[in-house]
Amino acid sequence: MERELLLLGLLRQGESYGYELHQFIESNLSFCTDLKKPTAYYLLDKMENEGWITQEDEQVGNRPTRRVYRMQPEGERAFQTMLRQALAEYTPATFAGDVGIAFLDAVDPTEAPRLLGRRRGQLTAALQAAQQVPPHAGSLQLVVEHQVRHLQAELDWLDEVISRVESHPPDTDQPQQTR
Amino acid sequence: MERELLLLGLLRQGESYGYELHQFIESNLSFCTDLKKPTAYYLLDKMENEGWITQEDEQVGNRPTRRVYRMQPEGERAFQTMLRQALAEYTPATFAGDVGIAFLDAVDPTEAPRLLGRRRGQLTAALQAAQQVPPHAGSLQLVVEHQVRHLQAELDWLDEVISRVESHPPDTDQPQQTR
DNA sequence: TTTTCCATGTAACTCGTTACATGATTTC
DNA sequence: GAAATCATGTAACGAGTTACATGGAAAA
Repeated sequence: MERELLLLGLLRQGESYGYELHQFIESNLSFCTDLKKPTAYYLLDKMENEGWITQEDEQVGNRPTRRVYRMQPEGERAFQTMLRQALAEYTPATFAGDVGIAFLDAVDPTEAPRLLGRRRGQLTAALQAAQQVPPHAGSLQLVVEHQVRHLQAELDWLDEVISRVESHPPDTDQPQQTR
Repeated sequence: MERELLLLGLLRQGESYGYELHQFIESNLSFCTDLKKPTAYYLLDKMENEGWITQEDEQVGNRPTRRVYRMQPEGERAFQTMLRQALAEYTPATFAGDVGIAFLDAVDPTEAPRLLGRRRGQLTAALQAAQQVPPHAGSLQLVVEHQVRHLQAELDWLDEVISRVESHPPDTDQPQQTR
């Protein structure tokens, strides 16, 4: 549902076509959704069938034909409904990476910092990337700021974990019966 | 892959069966993975076929038969490999809820705080729940702390968004052409 | 001249979920 | 007596991804 909301929200501020929409999402909104090209095309087609948007083929120069979509009143209504639902609902983020952390004490305490160091590198790269995103108009900027904040918090926490592992070597790794 | 890692990590600290594993995950680790029962059974069966774990049926009293799984050397090796990979890799969290935020200026500034207020309620509930999780052994505790930290950061940010919307009414909502 | 970009699409597939089925047993 | 718990599983489905195909134009 977020994906449809996203496409509608973008189409709302101006007609566009699959390729362009996908490009924009990939380069500007990669953190909140990653929507592959086939998915974009599929959803646009579906929303056209539902009467939310209309399509019209457009040829510019001798570039490939673009299938340009335009918002319809039905689509605006759907957008407003979905938007309200999305805003009022808290969707918890899931941290797949935490599964590894949960078993951190299963690796040698001399090896753990090296592994986490690599993770840290990727995290700082993500943070820098987010910090260098050019300012966006209106509430899109909020999303960028959210991301920066989040990544900073992640980095703080990871550093704490690393220093804890380095200083206070976790207890031995004798898997013990729990039942 | 995280799911297999998780199951192996749990089995590593003591034999168990599908139902129990699922229970434990659902009540203790719901934030980092949500693994449904059929998925758990499926993965356990699969890992048994791969020789990572062995199964044995066990009857306690006249309760339904339990299919108890035990770690094998092959499984321990797989666990160690996957664990290192998981620790060294940063998997960015995706914020589905941000899609709504991105189009926040499309709703009436008098309505927005009410919608976000509902979201805030769910967020504080999640935070309280996380804060009340009883302390876990070893590095599992790190995951709980991570979650608490994250939720606090989320709450801070959301409050900022709300107060910003309340004070500084966002610009009018005239969808404008971008092309 | 080879690669990348533009632009759309299809078909197969994977992973995971939902919904359902079973059946005894304990709790309300 | 009804409902929830324990315990396992199957079958169908769905959303989204991967991999592939096309074909001209621009850039390297």
